[in-house]
Amino acid sequence: MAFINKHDLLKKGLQAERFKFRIGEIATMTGASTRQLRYWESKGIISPIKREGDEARVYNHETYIKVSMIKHFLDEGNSLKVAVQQTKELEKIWRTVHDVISVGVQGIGILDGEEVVDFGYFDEDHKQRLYAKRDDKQGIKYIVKDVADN
DNA sequence: TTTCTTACA
DNA sequence: TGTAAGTA
Repeated sequence: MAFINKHDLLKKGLQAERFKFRIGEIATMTGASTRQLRYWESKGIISPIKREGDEARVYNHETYIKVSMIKHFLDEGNSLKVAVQQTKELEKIWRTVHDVISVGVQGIGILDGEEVVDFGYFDEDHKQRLYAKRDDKQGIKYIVKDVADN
């Protein structure tokens, strides 16, 4: 069973924390204008993780998600103030989702000839592991397999 | 080409 | 917020 461990997975750059975007990219990805992004920054709603010298703003993955949510609520007809408030509530949920996936995915590899994602131990005794694979009809199929079988 | 700040609509 | 101007 040739599994790629978490370390290698991270080295491949699959962690969202490593993604960085410039203002124009955030704008095209979210639909928000660069003007809005700079305005929101002046209001303390968002902030770039850094500035390339004294030039371009650089945003992280978290900000991309946040901007996407604000834009979403704005498009629903909410005021900026309301959109930001609704976003704050959703951010908690998003962090949980992200963390669970980030910590949960232990590795990737081949199981019984098929590509699967290793989600780590399934039980308290660490005798079984949970795997998941893509299933065209049902979306995702989960597999619980005894560690001894590997 | 992209981003930046400033300023006016 | 959009847009124009003049830069870096």
